[in-house]
Formats: sequence, structure tokens, C-alpha cells
Amino acid sequence: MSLRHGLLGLLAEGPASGYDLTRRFAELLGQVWPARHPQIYAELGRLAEAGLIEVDSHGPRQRKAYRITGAGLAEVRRWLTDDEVDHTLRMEPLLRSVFFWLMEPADLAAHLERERQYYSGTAAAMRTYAGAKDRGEFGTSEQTRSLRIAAEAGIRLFEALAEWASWAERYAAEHLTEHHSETGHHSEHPPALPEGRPGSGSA
Amino acid sequence: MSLRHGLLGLLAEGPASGYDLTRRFAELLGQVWPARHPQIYAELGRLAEAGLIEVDSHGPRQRKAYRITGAGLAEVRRWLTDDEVDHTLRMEPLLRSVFFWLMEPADLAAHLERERQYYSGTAAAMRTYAGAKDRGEFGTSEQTRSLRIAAEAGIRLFEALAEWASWAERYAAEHLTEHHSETGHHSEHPPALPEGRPGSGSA
DNA sequence: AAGCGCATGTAAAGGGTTACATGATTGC
DNA sequence: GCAATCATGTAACCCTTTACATGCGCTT
Repeated sequence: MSLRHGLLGLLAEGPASGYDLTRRFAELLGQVWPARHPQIYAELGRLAEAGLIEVDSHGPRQRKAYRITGAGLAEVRRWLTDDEVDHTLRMEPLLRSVFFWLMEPADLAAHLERERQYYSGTAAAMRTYAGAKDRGEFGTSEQTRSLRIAAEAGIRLFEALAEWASWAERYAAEHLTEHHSETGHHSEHPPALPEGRPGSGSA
Repeated sequence: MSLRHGLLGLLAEGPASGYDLTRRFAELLGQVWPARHPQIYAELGRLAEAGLIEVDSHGPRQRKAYRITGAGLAEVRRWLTDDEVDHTLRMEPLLRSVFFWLMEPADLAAHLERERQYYSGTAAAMRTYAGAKDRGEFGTSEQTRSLRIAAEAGIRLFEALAEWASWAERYAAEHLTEHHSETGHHSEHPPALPEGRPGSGSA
């Protein structure tokens, strides 16, 4: 459960309301840790009850800003230094790639081309953003420096994916097109499998 | 909900039991789409009820293998070609990176070094695996080719992350160590929070 | 006064993990 | 016979999303 710590981390920069945090999460963290407002409001309630944050001010409309407490700040720091990193990755596009052999070559080529464009577009947007930071357009605070590091990860990740998609297009064209019908028709049942394999190893 | 389609995709290769699929998910897909056995058994039940898979055979012990149906095969293919790709990424290590400014420089350096090792180790393991595939050690079926493409994504992704961690170590040493002390000394407590900014916009 | 965007929430359902429970077979 | 492993499942809980609901304040 990292949403808790993500919220504490953002609040470490200064007071903010649930609404602020929702937008901040979407803009800044949406790419690596999505969170919708109901979850954020609920978590803020729990954080307040645990004494890690407290109400800072009430503003116009029903606006309610929270402030991090000493205990809260200690807790983010404990998380950052002591808690084990969870390397679990969940990425639908890569799950799909395992099943590319089930696709028609033409569909696969189109798919990979769309993916390539998506990744390189995202990488480009991040590169632009990082460039602005490097020119000091967001100041030179330590928060900004951290964000610059995060942006660099995004750039490298999405560039790697764009290059992968491009590589995969070529690889598939070479290795995955067989005599595969030009008719658009394909066999009802895929290659029947070696039956059984009850306790077989795999990989 | 991609677990459903992941299971169908694996079953497209041939009949398998919940137990087989659990291990297959862990070995093959654990890195991009984790799934535990209770979730898998539950989903298999739903898939069978929906007519997308059916019981193929009962084996020793209580083993119960499923086989994909024509409707199931059509459904995976529909997913692969028609369903929009969900690019949502969830990656705790990158979430953390946004909050690096809250860490002691020494702790951060240690953290980044551990991360670098983790990523380059994982990339190396995948490279070895891909090499075996390239030497034809797993045959030359279309399934194997697909897996080779997926492995390539893993290699590139983890290599990119390893290089990022290495870059971040240098960047942090240069930009994130306060007055850039050559003394190796740093203050006990990082910058006290800028108070205030109640209703401020963000980003 | 109408409409939009701000701002906060609740309810219900879905997806996913952890812990618990149980029985069958194989190998020693 | 005993232990290890195969194999399946249930129950409870937690995390996350979607849909619904409401009210305030600003602009036109």
C-alpha cells in the first residue's frame, strides 16, 4: 500500500487538500501510481485518524487542507529508508506480447506500430518537461531535483519501450509471419498441444 | 481485468490445470502480471461457466485440466486485436523516486546502488534466457517466438532501469547533497518544511 | 438565474492477497 | 507409515474503480 506514503510525501512539500492531491497525483504520479479521488479522500481520513496528518485550514467552498505531522514525516522517511522496495510490475502491454502468436500478422504489425507511437510520444513529452526543469524553469529546490530524477526514469523507460516495439515489428516480420493466410482466415484450433504434462517443468 | 485473457492465452497453447497455470504465471508472467492461485482458481471457474473453457480431463490426485473452447479462442483474439491497450503502469520504485529529496544522501546512495544491482541482475537473467531461445533450445514454435519478444521487452526495460539508477546516483551526488559537501557530513534533519501555501494551485 | 468548475464525500462492486483448510499420491 | 509435494479450494480482508450524490462560489 504505497498510496499512503505517496500522499504523505506530497504533503511533506506543504499543506494541500484532497482535491489538490488528486490533481497532483494525476499530473505527476498518474504514470507510475494511479489514484482516484475516492481512494484519496478515504486514505486522508485514515491518515488523519492515525495522527500522521492533521487539518491545516478550511478554505472557500468545503475546502479542507491537511498538513503533515512530525509523526507523518517520520513515517515517510521510515518507508523510504527501511521498507523493502516492492518491485512488482504490472504492465498489460507486455502481458499481451506473450500472446502475439495468436494474432494475424497484419493486426500485430498495426498493433506494434501504434504502441511504438504511444511510447515515443510519451517519452518526448517527458523529455520536454525534463528540459524545462534543466533550464531551471521550476526552480532549483530539492523537490524539483527529485522530480527531475523521476522524469529521467520515465524518459528512459518509454524510450526503451518505443525501441522495443520497433525491434518487435522487425522481428515479427521475420519470424512470426509464416505462410499465414493472406486470406484473413485462420484455423479454428491452434496447434494441438502435447497432452497432459501433469508435473512437467516449464520455462 | 487481464488475468482472464492471460489464462485464455496460456490455455490456447493446450490443456492445463489450475496448478500448471499458477506455476506458469509465476515463472513466465510473474514479472509483468502477478497472480496467486486463489485468483486463478476462481477465474477458471468463471471462465468455465462462461463457456470459454471446459474441463478436459481429470488426472491423478484431484487434478482437473481445462481446455479452451472455440468461443474462448475467439475471445482472446478479440481482446488482442480489438480491445484498447491499458497503458497503466504501477511501479513503486518510481513512486519513491519522487520523494528522494526526503532521504539522507547516504541512504539514497545506498538505495540507488541496491536498485541498480537488482535491475541489472534481472536484466542479465533475462538475457541468458533469451540467448537460450535464440539458440533454439526451446524449439522454434510461434509461441516460443512470442516469448522471445516478451523477453526482449524485459531485457530492455530492466537494462534501462539499471542505467537510470546509475545515472541517478551520479545526479544525486551532484545535485542532491545540500551544499555539495565534500566532507561527507550532512545535517541530521533535512530542510524544514516550507509552511503555508494553503489554497495554492499546484504543478 | 443558469451553468460551470471546485470540492467533498458515500456505496457498491470488482480485483487481488493472505491465511487457512484439506485431501491424494509418491518416494522413502 | 511418514514426509514432501501435488492439487484444489474457501474466507476474510484489503486495495481500487465506478457510479452516484451533494453543495458552494464564481462568472455571465
